[in-house]
Amino acid sequence: MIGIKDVARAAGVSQATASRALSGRGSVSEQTRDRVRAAAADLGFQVSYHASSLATGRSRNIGVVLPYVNRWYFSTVLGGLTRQIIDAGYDLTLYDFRGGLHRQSVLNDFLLRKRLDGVITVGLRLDDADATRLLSLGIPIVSIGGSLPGIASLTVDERAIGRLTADHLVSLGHTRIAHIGGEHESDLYFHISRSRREGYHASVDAAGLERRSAWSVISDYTVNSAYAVAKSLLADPHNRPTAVCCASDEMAIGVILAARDLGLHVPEQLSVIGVDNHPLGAVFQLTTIDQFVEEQGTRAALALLDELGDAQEGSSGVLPGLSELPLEMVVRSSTAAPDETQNPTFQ
Amino acid sequence: MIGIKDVARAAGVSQATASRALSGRGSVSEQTRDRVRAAAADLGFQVSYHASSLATGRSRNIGVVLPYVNRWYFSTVLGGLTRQIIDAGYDLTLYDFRGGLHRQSVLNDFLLRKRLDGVITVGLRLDDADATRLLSLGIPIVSIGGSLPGIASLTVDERAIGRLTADHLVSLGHTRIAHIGGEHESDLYFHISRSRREGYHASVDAAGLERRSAWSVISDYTVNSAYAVAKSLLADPHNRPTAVCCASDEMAIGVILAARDLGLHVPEQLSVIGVDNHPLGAVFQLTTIDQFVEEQGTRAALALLDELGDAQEGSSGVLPGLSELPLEMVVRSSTAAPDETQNPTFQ
DNA sequence: TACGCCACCGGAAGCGGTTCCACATTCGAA
DNA sequence: TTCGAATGTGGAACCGCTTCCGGTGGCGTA
Repeated sequence: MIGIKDVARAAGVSQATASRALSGRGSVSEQTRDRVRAAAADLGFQVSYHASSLATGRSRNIGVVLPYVNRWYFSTVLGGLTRQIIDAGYDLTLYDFRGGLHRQSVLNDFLLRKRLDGVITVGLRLDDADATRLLSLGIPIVSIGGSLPGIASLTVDERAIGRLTADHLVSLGHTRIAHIGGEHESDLYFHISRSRREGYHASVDAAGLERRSAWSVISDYTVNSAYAVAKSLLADPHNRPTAVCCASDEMAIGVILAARDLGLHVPEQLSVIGVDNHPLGAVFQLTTIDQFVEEQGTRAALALLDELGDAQEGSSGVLPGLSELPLEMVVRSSTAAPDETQNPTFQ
Repeated sequence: MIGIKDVARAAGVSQATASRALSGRGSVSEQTRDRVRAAAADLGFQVSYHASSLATGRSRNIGVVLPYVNRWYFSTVLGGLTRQIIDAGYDLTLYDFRGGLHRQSVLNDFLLRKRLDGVITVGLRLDDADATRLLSLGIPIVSIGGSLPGIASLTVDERAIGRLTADHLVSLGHTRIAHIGGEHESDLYFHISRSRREGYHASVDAAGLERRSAWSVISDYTVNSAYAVAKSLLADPHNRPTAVCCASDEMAIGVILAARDLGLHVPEQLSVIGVDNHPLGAVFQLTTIDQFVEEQGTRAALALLDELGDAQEGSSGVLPGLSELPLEMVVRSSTAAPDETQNPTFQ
């Protein structure tokens, strides 16, 4: 394996100069630099990152911690992260703790190995002990979807999301609006489920509409789970809602499928709205709120890189855009004004 | 930052002994070991992996290279990989080259940094130059879904998949069977698309059925794309197939949705079969072939760990199970015998 | 009793870079 | 012309850990 001392010898300079020439730090004359570079290219030299990291204390490596790589939201965020991180010349180390299974092990053993320059957590609820431990690493941390004391967080206004979805249905004239959201106490998504539901409550209350507890149901964020839940929510023709607010597009798709299988027409008999702007939404003509999931990843990565002093040009500043993510309503045809002729009398 | 020499001092031993006690290599008396361990725990000592890696040459780090983290197949494989890799105490470094964009950069710059103990590639077509470069790293490589000279590969029998899907439709009595597959020349999935289509051809030919070129269509592997393609494939009532063989479940779902939107009943008027056993398949009652995607990841990881000498108990042996992945037909109700009364005369 | 073996341990040499410091040149300003 | 600063370079310390090598002391055996 060829090392920097081979390059130095080949270029006829000292190892120190070779290092300076290649890293760009310190001053080296133009021609020496060229000579060293040529020699390095010639020999196919690649720095040993272990050695380099040991000497500099920096590893050009960013850790990403999340619960489920194989779920749409997380893999999409991850897609946004990888692009920026790779572009900046960093490596990305992935810690998937699979819904809590390896949570402690990741937090205790892996993250503390001091091989990271920064950490990005996605959808992770940390208790105080975990947070202190993370902070004790002494490296910058950015958290997506969770506000933690002392940790830079990038959050969307979950309450606004809940309100916007319900507002849309209210403004169309619906008076029987159900909500399908996540489990409040779940380790994942933690406050997200609660906040979105609260937003829905706020909207419905503001409109002076009745809130039936039977219309406030819980599901996990998958199509399959929402499908099952919707089947019973929509079962009784005389007590069903005319519109359903879902906490995610996947849930909304589950509802649409359930409605179809029950013979209900969307949107004539049932309006459905989701959240995410999931790619599948288009084919279901799903009205939704785009929360720019991939861009959440992009922004978090840029914020972290910025703090590491490796930001892309133009993005300097203090944690640009953190905690202020955009939302955008995408109106398609899964929502419409309620058509009372199509619905049996409400009881 | 506290280092091993602090631990050594606290335990009253030399640095060498402290290292041996903590790593388990070399012989140390029981009580010394305990004393060192206590001291280490006491001080909250964590080895520096940079230093450790530099000294040993091993980094406990596995690289995973794939084209799109945010697509179902890849994120699911990745899910299988992470579990095994984390369990074995390794870190996982993710290189997502986003469909080719960063391909060369990943191959040239990142992978060569000598910080990996092994590499797993997923769905990656390498040319000879790339393969040699990868092999020149001198570390074990396992490839999922691509057979490369000199690289241990884990492949499914794509041709068999194509044949099985078509055989199922043939055995139900269908005579007008279409196929929706991927682009042959695409960089991704490379031979997969071709082989699956060949399997379909073989099956249809063996049954002595007509093969219309209009029924052999190309789409990418997403719901949306297949939806669009199916819309035109199924448009003409007098020339449409009674069954569609799809190269993936997502494609199949696109076809089912298109059929519904065209007012066609599945399976009465159209049988649809896919490949993958995608979780969404259940809700569409989709008949499919399970190719155990997550397990592909699991197996690849185990094979690599095995080669690294860190296999889990019971999985020793030479690359266990490589190149012999299981397939399993999952029959649901998106396929049925053709009901000629439901279809207009074939022209 | 003497010897060899072995378990245990410490000193010190790496692993492969980076960077502090010292030194020699060159150059501009006083 | 002289002096200080800036620039370019090499020697060597150092990053933190592992492991080779050699030196103890205890034990079993001849």
